[in-house]
Amino acid sequence: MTRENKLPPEERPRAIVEPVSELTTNRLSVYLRCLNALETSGVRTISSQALAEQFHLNAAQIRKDLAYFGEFGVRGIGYYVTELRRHLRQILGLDRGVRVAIMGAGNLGLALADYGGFRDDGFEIVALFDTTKDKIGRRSRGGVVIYDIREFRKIVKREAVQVAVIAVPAASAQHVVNIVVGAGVKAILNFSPGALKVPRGVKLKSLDLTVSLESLSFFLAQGESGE
Amino acid sequence: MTRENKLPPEERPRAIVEPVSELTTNRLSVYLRCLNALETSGVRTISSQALAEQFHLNAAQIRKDLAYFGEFGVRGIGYYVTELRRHLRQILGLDRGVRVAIMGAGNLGLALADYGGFRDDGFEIVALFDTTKDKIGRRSRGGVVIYDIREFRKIVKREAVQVAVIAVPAASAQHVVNIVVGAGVKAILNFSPGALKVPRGVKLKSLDLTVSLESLSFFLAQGESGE
DNA sequence: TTTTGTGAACTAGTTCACAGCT
DNA sequence: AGCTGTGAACTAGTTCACAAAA
Repeated sequence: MTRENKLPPEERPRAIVEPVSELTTNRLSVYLRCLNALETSGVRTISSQALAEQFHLNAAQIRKDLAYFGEFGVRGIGYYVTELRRHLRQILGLDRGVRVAIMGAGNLGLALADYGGFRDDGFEIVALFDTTKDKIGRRSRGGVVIYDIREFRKIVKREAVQVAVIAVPAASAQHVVNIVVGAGVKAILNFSPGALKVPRGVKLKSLDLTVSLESLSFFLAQGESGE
Repeated sequence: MTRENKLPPEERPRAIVEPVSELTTNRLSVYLRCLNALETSGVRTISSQALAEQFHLNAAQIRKDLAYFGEFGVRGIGYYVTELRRHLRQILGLDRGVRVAIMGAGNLGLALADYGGFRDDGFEIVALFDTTKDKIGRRSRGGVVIYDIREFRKIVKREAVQVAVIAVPAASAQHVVNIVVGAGVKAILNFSPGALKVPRGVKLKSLDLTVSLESLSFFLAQGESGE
């Protein structure tokens, strides 16, 4: 019973309308990280219960998340760490590496380019892009070349870029996104504040620092009067 | 039973158990940013409908979000931009400035320290902390002083730090969080990957770059076969 | 036994739709 | 007329609880 579509017997929507929520895929990443650690420390099997205790999650939720993609567990045993890890990497598309370009060679862009945390998981930062004459042709400390953004289309093809990271000032973010989309990139991670428009079929994910900080500020402001 | 018990029947915690979800507070930030822009361009009033069209949100949701905190609107008119903006800044605790310390003067920490986007909204980066001898005593390009993390407790008091940002390697993140919490800081923004433990009463918000990238990678991997 | 996979029940979050104010 | 504030209806997401498998 790998992937039976239940419910409307013949009124099935065209194609598979992706039933997996973003919350689920985010958790898959978290599980994968945990499995990496478990494998390193030589653990062979893990139950959903044990996995759930690592973070504050519910065991049934982990089982449901995994069940979207297959029956990976063994009743009475749990999940084989190595096997589940391999499956998750495949589901997340990490088995073949993911090639990433960073738009904007400012503080943030350069910091992200040299941040090593991704590499192990299968991401490779293949290029930086900027408009500033002085920066173009130089490299980040970690060795990532900074290209003229006018060459974006060309480099995307040559380097098979699949993901673009937006690390430019808010004022030029939409313009840069348009260039990125125009070159056929289908996945964008955005660090600039504010709403950006992308056409259907392009996935935009935003990490908004200001929103996060303000959420913390709200917590502090409420706590003050509340307690 | 990982989390909290089902609560004693009528021994429910005193006061109003905050009914405002994090999704709501995140949206308040978004509304605020929009109001800032509207005020700058001289717009006097805005309806929930018009606000909703800016991002892809529902007008009723905006009204509900705001209604948690008061009746700010005027029927037949909408919301007065300046007034609503002032209210939101107050609700989010931005009217008095928010003082922020950054843990870790690596690429990311330095980039965040010099990122200007916050300042306008009422955040001030007052200190960087690190353990590396060479870095201590120096400043970021923007002028934020790098202190020895052993001085954290002292500086927190002196500078009235309310929020700490974790920008250290994953391996030392929990240790640094413990120091931060030990010094009485109640709000933490975490950029390091992996789960961190904080005591109850401390708010931890994590922005996990790897999780976000993997979510995009998943989208790409699915799209390939799906369409 | 133990632990998965999963329908059913529950909870949280969103949208609808309309009474009521200006 | 126009638009808010809000109960009711709906949708999405989580947790429970148990039959079935090893």
